[in-house]
Amino acid sequence: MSKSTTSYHHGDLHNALIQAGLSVLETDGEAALTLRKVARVAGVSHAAPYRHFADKNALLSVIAQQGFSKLTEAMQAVHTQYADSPVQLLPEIGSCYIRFGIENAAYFQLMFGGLLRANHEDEALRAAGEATFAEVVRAITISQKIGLVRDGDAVELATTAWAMAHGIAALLLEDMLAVHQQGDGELLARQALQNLMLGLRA
Amino acid sequence: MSKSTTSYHHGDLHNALIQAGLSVLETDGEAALTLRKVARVAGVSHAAPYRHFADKNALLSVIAQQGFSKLTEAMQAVHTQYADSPVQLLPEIGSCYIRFGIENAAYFQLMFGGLLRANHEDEALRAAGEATFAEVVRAITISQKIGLVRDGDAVELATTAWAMAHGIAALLLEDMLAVHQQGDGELLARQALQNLMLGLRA
DNA sequence: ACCTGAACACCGTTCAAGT
DNA sequence: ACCTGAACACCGTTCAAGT
Repeated sequence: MSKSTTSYHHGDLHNALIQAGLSVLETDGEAALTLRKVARVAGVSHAAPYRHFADKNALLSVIAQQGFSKLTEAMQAVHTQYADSPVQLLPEIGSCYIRFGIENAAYFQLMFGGLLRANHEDEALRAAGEATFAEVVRAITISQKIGLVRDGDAVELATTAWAMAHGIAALLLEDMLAVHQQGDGELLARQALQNLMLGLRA
Repeated sequence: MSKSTTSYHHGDLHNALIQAGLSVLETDGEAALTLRKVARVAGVSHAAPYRHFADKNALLSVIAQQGFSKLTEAMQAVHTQYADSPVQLLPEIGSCYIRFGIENAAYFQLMFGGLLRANHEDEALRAAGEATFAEVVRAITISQKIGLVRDGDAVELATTAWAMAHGIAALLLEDMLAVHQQGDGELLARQALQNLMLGLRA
């Protein structure tokens, strides 16, 4: 992906800026993720990032791509873990998605907060999102094979599953759901995923 | 809600600022919705809004509240329209939600883009969101009465329904779904709502 | 080839001063 | 009581100039 050759002054400012951006995102959230602050954290002038990224959006896009990669990896781990108990695979994939959103709220916000809409032509970002979706499709296909999910277009059924998990994660993050006690969020998520399974069953 | 008495210089700057904000939002989108621009459009100095709103967030919150009101009204119209054919009520409520998101993308982004998370103590905004959710709960309750949706906690079932519709709208807006042809988005939405109905059936 | 400093056109917010 | 203008501390982006 990125040139990892040691460059002139800094060593590898390209990657240093990505790391600095991640650090700012995790520490202070998306609103504080400013290009000038990233440059400050990386120890360079505010104009230096422009040698490595076309603009602020280009840096945000790379960070969002890493978010999708992290999510894809987490789903792949679920696939591995539930290889022998495929009945639980699909709800666990959904649960993994929701957990990722809650535990990486800043990432999630960046990934689904208008970046892709604002960067239609960003093929790398689009590909990272599609890799994540491919894991959902895979879980659907496996669930179809064991007769847990009805036959039919796997992309259609995966879209339904993704929408359910995404909706729960987004509404939980937005503080829109009736979460009055510790654990209420998990309960609502579990119930929604169960309703999803009922809707997809053979 | 707002003082509609004619004020000293402007007439009613409070409401004029809300209207100007709406206009900017619809014309140029959320990114361009800046307090200084709103003041410019309303024909006052950039400091004038601070006599009427505590800060930028307070104005955004009022605009988002109007968005929730519009959505609530649209859902109430669906309730009226399908009073005699309750079998179609719930999917039409979902369809209404998704249509609102697509046709009022800037509103939707503002309403669900972190405003509530950033304004925990904003009771008016919270109430507006809850009024919208109440329409979903009402549709669930009616669907239970005619035996279309299984018995059980209406809030739980409504949460599932909301999450499905919200997920579809959010992913469509984010350009995340496999929409290659005109009409693909509507098709995916219809299929997801049908899968939802299967998941909630008695 | 890579980085800096000054500059430009913006922000949100505050505050003394005007009417 | 309501609004303005100047001011402060920020932005993203560009560009000549430095090494």
